[in-house]
Amino acid sequence: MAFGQEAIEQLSQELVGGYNLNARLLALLRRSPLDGRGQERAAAMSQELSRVFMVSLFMLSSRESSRPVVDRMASPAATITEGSIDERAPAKDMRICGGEVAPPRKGRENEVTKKEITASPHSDGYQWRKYGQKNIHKRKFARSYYKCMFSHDRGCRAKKTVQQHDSSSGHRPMFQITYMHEHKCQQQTVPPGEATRSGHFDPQPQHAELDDDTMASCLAMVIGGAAPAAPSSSSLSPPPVGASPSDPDGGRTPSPLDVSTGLDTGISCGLPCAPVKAPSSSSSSSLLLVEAISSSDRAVYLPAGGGLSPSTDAIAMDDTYFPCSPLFSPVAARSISRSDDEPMAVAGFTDTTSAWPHYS
DNA sequence: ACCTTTTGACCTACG
DNA sequence: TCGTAGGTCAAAAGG
Repeated sequence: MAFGQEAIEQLSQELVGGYNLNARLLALLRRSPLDGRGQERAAAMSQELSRVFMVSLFMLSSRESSRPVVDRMASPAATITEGSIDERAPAKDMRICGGEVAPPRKGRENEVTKKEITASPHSDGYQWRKYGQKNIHKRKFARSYYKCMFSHDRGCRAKKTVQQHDSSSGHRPMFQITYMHEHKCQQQTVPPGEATRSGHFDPQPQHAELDDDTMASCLAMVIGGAAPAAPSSSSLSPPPVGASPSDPDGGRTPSPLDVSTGLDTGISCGLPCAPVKAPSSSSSSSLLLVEAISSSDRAVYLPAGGGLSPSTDAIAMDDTYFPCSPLFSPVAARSISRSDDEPMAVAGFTDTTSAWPHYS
């Protein structure tokens, strides 16, 4: 694995952000009982945690070319964030979540400094002025051209282009941002999410960038090349056998990637998934890796909020949360034996026999 | 009146 | 050299 310094920094920022967010989530959850607004906040934080892990996995897997998981992926991570872009990269690497970016015609003498995929293209902390828009060959959405607000005043050559991803229609739109030239204007960055002078306003929190379907799709590819995300839960029927009528979520309809917010040892996974129990991570410092053994598709179950090292015990990670999604629907599970002698925690599934909803 | 965005025309790199 | 397509300019439009 050959991480560049910038990639390491970005990965660190993601993980630190997830760490802090998890601490806030735990604090929120301990402030029981949660009202409706509290539940919404907790759900949002939980989703954001999933995103943090997904992005981190992307970044890792993009560098772990030897890993089979990457072979099954369509190299999405190459465009999540690239600190140093190699323009010689073949076009087939320019994909994300099944979307395809046309091979770039070599541009003018612009020095590409960074590329990234984001749902909030205007929350990078700089102030930009739009100076053009262009329909690009074989692209559904026009490309927008921005230059630094201080390009005239301070001779800053920084530019960026924003291209909405063709595959993002129907989901929350995703944008490919290409930055050219470094800022030389010393402009003071504005907090992400704030309106800028140019009127840019990011309506979403900076990191709440991926909707559930997108995350499920991407996570599926990260984890095992699974099929694209299932349809939204609203179209599902019937509810799983294991669903508790006393669901603390008050019967809200969970998203396919809904995760548990249970605080006791039993993690009650929201609909449409059957409840999943996992041991408290406080009893074990190891990662919780479980795979289905009687499913036709072997899938690794990844803790959505767990897997932290013992050094993170300060935030009292009581439970390990599983992404609850059809992609992860367990039939039965066993622990994965590992070559090292670190003990594995084993998740026990409270309901391994009931039928899971069929997703086509 | 001022500022930003839009949009069509023009410029230019590339095959 | 020419056609194509991406990038930029600048007038017009809009807030």
